[in-house]
Amino acid sequence: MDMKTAAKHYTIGDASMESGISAKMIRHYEQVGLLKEAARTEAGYRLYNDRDLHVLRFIRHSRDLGFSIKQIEELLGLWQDKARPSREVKKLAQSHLTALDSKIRELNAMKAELERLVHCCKGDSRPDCPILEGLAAE
Amino acid sequence: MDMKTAAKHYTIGDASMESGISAKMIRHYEQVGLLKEAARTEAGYRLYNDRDLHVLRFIRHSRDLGFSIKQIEELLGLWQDKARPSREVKKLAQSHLTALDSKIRELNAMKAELERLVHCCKGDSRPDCPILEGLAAE
DNA sequence: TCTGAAGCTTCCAATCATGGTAAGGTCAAG
DNA sequence: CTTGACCTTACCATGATTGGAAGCTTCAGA
Repeated sequence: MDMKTAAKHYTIGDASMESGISAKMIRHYEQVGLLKEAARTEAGYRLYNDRDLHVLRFIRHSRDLGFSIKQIEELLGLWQDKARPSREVKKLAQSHLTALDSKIRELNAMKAELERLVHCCKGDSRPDCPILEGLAAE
Repeated sequence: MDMKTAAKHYTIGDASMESGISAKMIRHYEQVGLLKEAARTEAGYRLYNDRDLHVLRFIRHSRDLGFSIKQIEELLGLWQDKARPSREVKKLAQSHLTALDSKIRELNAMKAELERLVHCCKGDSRPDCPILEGLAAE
């Protein structure tokens, strides 16, 4: 039986499974305003529908790409604004790309320097160690 | 006049300037036990000597290479243990290198995917945006 | 009906390095 | 002596995520 049109509902546990975001974090996102307040059963259980799951997956993907909560908030806003110019989205994405890039460069610089030191160190049982000497240098 | 043998002393501000670590962080490091308690003037001002500065610079360099506080603590211990086997230092450095590497890979994966999306997006005034579509995809 | 799993809230905690504020004491130079 | 620069302590905040605990309610299945 095809239930595509049925409005399924999910508890927070289901939503967590489906979205890959922990229940803890879903509640947290709601608290900090990233998510609108969830519907509730009479007993107070949060209820999610397919549309909410879609939003959760959007958040998950954004998070996986390293966007901050604030940026995800903006992205969600743009996503839900059917009239947004794609320029704005691209601008946001590019600025994050720039940030990713400088972080990568920073880490690569650390790596290169550390590799240099490591390659100089014999790593045996004797105490002289170019790594420590490098760290202690003026 | 050669003052090499004079025990110069520095306030925390001087030490900060010399080491490139903020006074704030120097106090913090002392509090969390990375640094031994500084000497004090009668008025309670922290006092540092050249040996202390040497330690501070060591910390600074370690930090610049991305070592965590805990790791720096270990490095300091090894540095001050004149009998350490360089093997131990190298092991520590290599494990950090591995961590740096997986972080870099993670960021590069984010970057690649985001770049892919960005390249697909025209970035004009129209609303259709492959970036948002990508984030919203199942 | 009983029981275990899962839900609810609230609070507190930690990571990591750093920044800021506030309210005070001290020091050096004008 | 006053002023400004510097020091002191203590506390709070960031960013994102996560963990736990306590204490309670609800749901589903046996």
